[in-house]
Amino acid sequence: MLRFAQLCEAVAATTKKLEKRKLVADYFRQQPIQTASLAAIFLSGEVYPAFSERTLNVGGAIVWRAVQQLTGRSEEEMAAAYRRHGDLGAAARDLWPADFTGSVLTLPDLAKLFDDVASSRGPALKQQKVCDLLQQCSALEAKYAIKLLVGDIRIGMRESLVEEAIAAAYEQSEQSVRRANMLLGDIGETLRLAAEGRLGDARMRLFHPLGFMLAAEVKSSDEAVSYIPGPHVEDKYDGIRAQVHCGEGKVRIFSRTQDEIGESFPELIPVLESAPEALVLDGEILAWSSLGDGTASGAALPFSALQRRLGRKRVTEKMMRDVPVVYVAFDVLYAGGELIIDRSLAERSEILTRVLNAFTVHRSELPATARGAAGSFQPNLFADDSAEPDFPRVLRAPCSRAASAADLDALFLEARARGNEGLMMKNPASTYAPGRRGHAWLKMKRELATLDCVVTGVEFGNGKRAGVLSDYTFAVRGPGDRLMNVGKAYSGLTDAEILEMTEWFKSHTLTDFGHSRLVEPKIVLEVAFNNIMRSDRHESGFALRFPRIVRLRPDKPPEEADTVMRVEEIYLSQHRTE
DNA sequence: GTGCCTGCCCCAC
DNA sequence: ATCGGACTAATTCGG
DNA sequence: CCGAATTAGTCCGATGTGGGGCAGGCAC
Repeated sequence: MLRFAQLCEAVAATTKKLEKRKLVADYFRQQPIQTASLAAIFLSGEVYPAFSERTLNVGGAIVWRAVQQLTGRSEEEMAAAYRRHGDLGAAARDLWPADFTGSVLTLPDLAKLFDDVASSRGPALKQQKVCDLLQQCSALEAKYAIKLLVGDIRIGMRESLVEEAIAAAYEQSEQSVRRANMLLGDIGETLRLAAEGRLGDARMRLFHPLGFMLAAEVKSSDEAVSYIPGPHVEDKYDGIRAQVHCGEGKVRIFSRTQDEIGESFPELIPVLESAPEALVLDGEILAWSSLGDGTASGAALPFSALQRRLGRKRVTEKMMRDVPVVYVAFDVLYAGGELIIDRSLAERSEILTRVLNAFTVHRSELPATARGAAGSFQPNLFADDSAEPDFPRVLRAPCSRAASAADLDALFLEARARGNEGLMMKNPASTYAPGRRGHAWLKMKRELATLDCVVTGVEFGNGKRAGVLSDYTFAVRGPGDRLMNVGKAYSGLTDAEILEMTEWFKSHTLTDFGHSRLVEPKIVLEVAFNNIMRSDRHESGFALRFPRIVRLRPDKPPEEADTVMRVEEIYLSQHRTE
């Protein structure tokens, strides 16, 4: 493990990708395959391969206490070390007892110890297992063991660069490595095949998730057309991206992190089970407010409704009634017994329409007790109690072709009128590139008004933002011009601006809590966001979804900041259309 | 023992 | 989700 | 036409809000 930690140090020391790739490739070649294979996973910043649903259930808090227990340091010493580095692993290295000399663990040993942590139940036991692990580490080894435990390795290398390093190490094409990893969902196994020159053996396995193709954002229809002249267009839904594998009477639904989420959406299962053949579909799970006419007509509910269905282990009938869900499919990756990601979107789109029409079950009946029951469900769900409460559960995402930017603008407005987020625009000639973000798929979302807010509190950042005040809590004016917080934001400023702000806040601090500070309410920020929600997180009673700083407003005095009233107006206006 | 709250983790966007 | 920063490959520019 | 300068394509790291599950503590 010492060699691995040294490698990580070297990789972290350079920002050059080619240099990182070479360092790692050389390391892979020097190590036994078993070790190189584990290193490939660890260098990606993961403890388990992507396809695995195993989690450690250990985070900063538990590791912090374990480090404290092992080193016997005070809270103050720990906090000081953490503040120096913004990283618990780096901090622990400073504090590590000299008699922990380590250097006996191999990577397979380390993997075994991670398993012990993963399989123990409860924070107390996990903390003990973390101690057992760290005890066997030298200071440098502990640094990287901790980084892996808390899930932030911060060496400027993730799975994508590890793929490149594997290709370089074993003289395989980058493309074949990426493809094998995509099919296997296991970078360690991919390395093994690459080393043995058997990348071509990797096969798509039904009921094992593939990566999701992602979209680049565009700001305007003109920009969209510059990438794709005649795009295939769909609404952009505010739901949960989901990959469905079905066939052989089985169904698995996978989330973007390749976890199985079918359990949370039992009403979709019988419909998907009726697929005419083995399929892999890509689509979105939506909370759906039906008109109650037995058809799919209706509208998507806001994401917050869907969120209540998410991650549930036990789904009650009431939940299914209160927040009905549908699966809207927009792509097909496997059909006719083969992977079809290399066919064009135009072709896949036709296949999708055909296979969805061949489903034999379209609606899953809710149990009779749920039907028409006088419950506390939201009044707009069904027209009346006698209405058929079920409707088609698996839909084909409506799509069209745009010929111009003007077409797109019209479609965008229609999508917004339907309560959807905006548009997805896809190149009809493009293949499906799992796990990649490119300009073959574009997304365009609504622009919402921005707010001018006053910074009231600041915090030190983590990692590379250690030592700078990079995290800002901001407020709007409430009754009597009293400032009321509405949110926090960290992104949008350049490093230079953050540095400048850090200096200013340091000399205009009202209260210093160490990690955070209350500051003089003088700095005005223009803040953008995608949504406003009611929330008790902040004093104003509202919170922002995806807040980001558009720019500093040195020209604007805090007395002219926006008000809670305006926040409420925006909140209400977005509700009228959703 | 039951019910409720809190801290923590994970994961959806 | 969001954003800025960094690297590299691809493309355009200047002489 | 060639090397330099600029742009485009991608990757990486830091971090926002909401909600469910689970362990553990506390009141009764």
